[in-house]
Amino acid sequence: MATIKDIANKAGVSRGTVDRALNNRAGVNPEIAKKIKKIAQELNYTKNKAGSLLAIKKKNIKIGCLLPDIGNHFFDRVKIGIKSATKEFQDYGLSIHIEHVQGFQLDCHMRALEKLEKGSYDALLLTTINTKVIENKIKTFQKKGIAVACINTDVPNSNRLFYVGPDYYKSGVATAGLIRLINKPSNNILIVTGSLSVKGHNDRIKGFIDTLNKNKTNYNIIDIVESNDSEKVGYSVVESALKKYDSINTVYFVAAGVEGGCKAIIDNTLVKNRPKIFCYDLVPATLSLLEKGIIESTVIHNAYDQGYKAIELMFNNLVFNNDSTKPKDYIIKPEIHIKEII
Amino acid sequence: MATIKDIANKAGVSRGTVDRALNNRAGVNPEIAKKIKKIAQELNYTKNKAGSLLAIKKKNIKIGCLLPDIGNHFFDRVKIGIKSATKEFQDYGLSIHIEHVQGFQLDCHMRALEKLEKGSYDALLLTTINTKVIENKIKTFQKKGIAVACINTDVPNSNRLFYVGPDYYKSGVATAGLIRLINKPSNNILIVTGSLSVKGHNDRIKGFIDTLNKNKTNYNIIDIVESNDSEKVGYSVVESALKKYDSINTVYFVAAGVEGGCKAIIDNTLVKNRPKIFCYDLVPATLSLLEKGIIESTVIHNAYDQGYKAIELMFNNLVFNNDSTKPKDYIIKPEIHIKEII
DNA sequence: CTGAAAGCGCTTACAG
DNA sequence: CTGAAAGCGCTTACAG
Repeated sequence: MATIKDIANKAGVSRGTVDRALNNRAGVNPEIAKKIKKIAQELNYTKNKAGSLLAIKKKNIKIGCLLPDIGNHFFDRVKIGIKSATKEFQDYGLSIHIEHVQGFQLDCHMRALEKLEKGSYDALLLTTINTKVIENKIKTFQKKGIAVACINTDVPNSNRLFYVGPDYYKSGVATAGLIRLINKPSNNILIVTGSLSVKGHNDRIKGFIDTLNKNKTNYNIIDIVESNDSEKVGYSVVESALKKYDSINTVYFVAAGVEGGCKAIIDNTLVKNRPKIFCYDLVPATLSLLEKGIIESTVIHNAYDQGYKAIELMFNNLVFNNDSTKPKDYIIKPEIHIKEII
Repeated sequence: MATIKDIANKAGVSRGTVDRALNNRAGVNPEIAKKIKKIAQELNYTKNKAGSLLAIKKKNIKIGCLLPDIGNHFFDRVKIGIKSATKEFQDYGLSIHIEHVQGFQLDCHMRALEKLEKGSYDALLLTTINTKVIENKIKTFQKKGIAVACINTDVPNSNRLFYVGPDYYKSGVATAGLIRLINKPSNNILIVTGSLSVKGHNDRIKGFIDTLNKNKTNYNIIDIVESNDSEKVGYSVVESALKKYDSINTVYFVAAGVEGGCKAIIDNTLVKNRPKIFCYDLVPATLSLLEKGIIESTVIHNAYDQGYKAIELMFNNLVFNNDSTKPKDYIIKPEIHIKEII
């Protein structure tokens, strides 16, 4: 394994200059930089991680996060993943800070981002809104040299470094697969989405319906209603739907509002006529409904991994990535959970 | 964060002595060692990973593996996991070697172990037989200071350092959960195990039946037959069973021989009467059967992770573990796969 | 634009 | 049994 020293010797320059050239730092004679890079390639040089890690310690890398975790238990495990990655990397000088917000209101997210802007972070990890205003904010950060990545919800046109989270289309595919597997003679489906204007929710529905069609599953979409990710609204829209259509035998929760929606089902149907219920994720409330057999199955996108991987990828990017290639997105695979496998 | 230097200063000794004391290396005055350990505790000292990693490089840690991978595609992904962890850690001086064997014959495993014994490895990772002879061999290794861990198949009484692999009982539970989920009015089940004398296979069957009972699933075990993990035997035992009992509507493959067994089902049943088929793992042959809808669902224990995690845990143990606490076993969670989620 | 030097924290061969 | 010193490979503040 070639080291910086080998390259310095061969090029007849100091190790400092090699470091500057290979990491594209400012102030190296372009001719010499070129020569150094050529030699590095010839020697098949790759930066040694152990060396980088020890040297980087002095920099005390700081990563800032924005999470809409207030009142949303989904983020509990995301935070555990973030914390545990931070612990893993603290010996290398990493520390983190989380800005907590509630929901997906633009002004509130902007305020949090401005707070983060003042914090002199090396990088930011955001779960935020896919809007023009936010897009531009992210672009501003990156121009300043602050790397930005998205967790759980992407802002694809922001030129963020990478995304860690579900492929929403595929999670819809997974639920349709479950319905095929269970193989009821007919599926009269009530879809309870969060909002018809959230792309992730619509992607799920599209993946779901495309797959039902592809599989030639026998189904009818009885209605699509919106919960606004609220338990209360979830209750009332499900209750109305059940009263309006008595053919419903399957309820597909695309987003939040599951606990409320399930309560409406319990209150308005007999046990023997209860529709099969499918949803996503696993928070304490849905876990208990799964264990009781109310919810048939839930499709999960490991929340711990979303937090852990985001920190890991960003840290590695900060420490090891000398050229400016973007890390690949890390798509969390959908996992089918049933009460026997939590 | 306290460093070795801080402790050395406080104790009035050199850093070398601190290192020797904290890592329980030979030749330190016990009184002084005690004092050093006390100070370390007071300062809340933990070994810095970056420092260890760079220093350890010179040692060129070597890990040896024994895998019964010849002719067994399950291990393809285990090996990819091993390779990728090795690549991850090569900057820290790690290299590995794999001894390949076919099947689970004692003499052949013993020969491989003796070969590994001569190789001067710092640690061994084994997928081997749970037998007294092997147990003793593992004990011998550990007495010599070679750490041993088990992958995929445990040798629990060998005092091995840790185990990475499935909990076989739980994988039986998972399949029974799937059968509950699909909710057929009656399940007349043919169990095709690998061997009635392999503990892992029996554990699966136990988890399966316990869970069918717990769930009050309506079922009959029509017969239990052995495939000897062979496609050919799988074919013939399934064919005989189908000819003997025409009530079979569910076939549960506990181990290998799935491809042969499925062929027998295809050859001996009409499409509309075909039993639901459940199995474990995903090798090219079963993948294709899953995609075609012949196999209903398979329960997987991420093979890549089994390889990756085994290397990672062992490497970390070798580098960071100063006291002699055993790392925890790493149990791979069962994952339900259907054709929509591969 | 470049070099010499110190430093990140741990480990170990060597000398005593 | 212990210390002084060199070393793992990369980074950076400083001097020029």
